[in-house]
Amino acid sequence: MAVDWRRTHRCGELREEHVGQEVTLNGWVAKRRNLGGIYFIDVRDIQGLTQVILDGSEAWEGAASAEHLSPEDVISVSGKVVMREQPNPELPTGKIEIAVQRIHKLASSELPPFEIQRDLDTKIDLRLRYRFLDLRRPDMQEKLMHRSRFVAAMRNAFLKREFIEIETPILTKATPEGARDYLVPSRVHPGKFYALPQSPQIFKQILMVSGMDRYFQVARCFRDEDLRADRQPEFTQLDMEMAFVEEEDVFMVWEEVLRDTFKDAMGVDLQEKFPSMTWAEAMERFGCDKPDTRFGCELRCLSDWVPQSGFEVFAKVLAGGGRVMGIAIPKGGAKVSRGALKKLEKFAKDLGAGGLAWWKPAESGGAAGPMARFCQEDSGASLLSILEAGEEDLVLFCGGDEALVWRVLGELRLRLAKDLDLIPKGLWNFLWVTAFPLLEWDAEMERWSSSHHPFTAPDDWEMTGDPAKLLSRAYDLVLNGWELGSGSIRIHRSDTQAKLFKLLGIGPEEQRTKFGFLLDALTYGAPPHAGLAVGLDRLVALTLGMDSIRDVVAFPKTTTAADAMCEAPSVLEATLLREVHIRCEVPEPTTETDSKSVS
RNA sequence: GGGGGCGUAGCUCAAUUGGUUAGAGUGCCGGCCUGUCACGCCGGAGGUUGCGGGUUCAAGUCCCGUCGCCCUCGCCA
Repeated sequence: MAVDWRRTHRCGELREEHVGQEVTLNGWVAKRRNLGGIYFIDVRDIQGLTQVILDGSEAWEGAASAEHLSPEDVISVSGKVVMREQPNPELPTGKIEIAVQRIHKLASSELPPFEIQRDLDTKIDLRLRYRFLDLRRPDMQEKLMHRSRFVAAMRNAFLKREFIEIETPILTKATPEGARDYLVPSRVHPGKFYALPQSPQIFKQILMVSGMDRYFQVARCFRDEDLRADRQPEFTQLDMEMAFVEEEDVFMVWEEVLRDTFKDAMGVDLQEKFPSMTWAEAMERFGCDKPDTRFGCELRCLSDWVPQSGFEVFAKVLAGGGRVMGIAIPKGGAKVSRGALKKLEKFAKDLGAGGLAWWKPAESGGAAGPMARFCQEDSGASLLSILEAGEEDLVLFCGGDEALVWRVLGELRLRLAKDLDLIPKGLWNFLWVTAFPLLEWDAEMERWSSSHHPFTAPDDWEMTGDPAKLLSRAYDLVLNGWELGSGSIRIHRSDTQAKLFKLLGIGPEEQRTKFGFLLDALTYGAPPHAGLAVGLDRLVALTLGMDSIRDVVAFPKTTTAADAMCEAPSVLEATLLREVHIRCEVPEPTTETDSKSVS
């Protein structure tokens, strides 16, 4: 008869109060320590680690096999819980150990390509190829458990507020605007294609028209664009939409949901109300539409100061319709060396700036910087007062086209904050950014396009005046300088939608083929509605203090959008392609070379 | 599509700027050790320097190409 190897407890569970009990643990061999006459094994599962001891005084049944245990073998150990002679305060289970009576090997392991037990630095390519081992590491297991708890808390928060969780199609229709679609050929309809959704946008609006009132979904989204540390080709959104609401209703729900979620999943108390600012204010103060408000160094307009300084170059910029702005870096005078300023200048030039003008008020002569002679006496004093800066600070100037000035100073602000460690830890600075421009000029296509999406309600429903000046009722949720999510009040009247399509240069024919069903739906009584989608991977990564979302996704793709473990994408047999009516034209026939099987 | 970085032992890295037999730590294997928990001590195995070509008396090092990974600009409504 086979032995009963099944566990009575998990590896992080046993404490003093279990002493004397006969237990069985299942897990992986994390570590062995052989002291000759005494032999220790650490057994690990997702929950924790327990020390097992073979000391010769016990029955040594199974001990022979114990000596042949390798790291990462899967074992079942049975024995009695005893107090340790020397407790280990580092371990939750550190006061006890298992005096072994029987060890059973359930599966043996090859030597892993990297250590599982210790979270040593390992190159990401290797970790991704052996993701099944990487995910066995306690650090990764903790991250995925955190994500699970976080999502569960969020789901609860929505359900509690009478939101309905509804799934929308993964095989759907290609969208004309926005990111590149991932395409799926149809077998039944030769020459036709499905697209994977970039977001459930249209479906959730349809659900509002259907009267579902409050929808949410943990939705997988797909965008065939190049990757970044915070961007995967498939990612998850917490998507939601509400009927009969305006901006503040959406804001309130999200503030409540996030407060509940942070409390439940992390024990963190968030502020009652998130601050908000318009897009124009964000650009003017931070040079950026997703400002990191954890520190100051805000941009200040220097139009009033320029005449006083007598600096011709800036005066000409102003005369030409440009802007001159500055930022002050606290204590930057001493902290930022000449060498560092050279690098900052290159940084600024790479962003399109002509150069980088700077001034160190506390210094004199050449060390004070190229702007020093325009900052003497009253001029310098008033400059410092405009910037609310002190003598010890470093002042950086930028003049030129408004968008350029915002960009250059905004980026310099972020870079210096990082370099000089100006960002306080432990802050959760949520922020609403509102009133984005409705349209932006697409220079390549020579037409206007939506800066959010074409169903975003304009602030002015009549849409009169200069298209460039039209504002939208779109909003972003920003956390510590990361764009977490965006949403808008939607257009719920077909006449408004028609006006907007006209502005966008989308004719009736095009409207019908591309958005027909939504436009149809709008004619049957759509409630005013609005929503927001939050990038869940980013949010979870931020709550773990990580810059990359790769470690909160179980099976992420590489920067070339490949899966290193299962080796997707892959070449397909011709018969499979024929079935879906596909013929490939590849520039250089790619051959599958030395493919390593890890299955 | 563009720019930058990296690729050397299973892993993490070093190798005098072109010069002898490519090293260290760790892991692994073997031996010793009865209270370890980053166990300790002794010994051992382990290398197509990503791949291909070139320059040179001589290439891990320089050049060209290629593959992979990472960061980034464009792109991501």
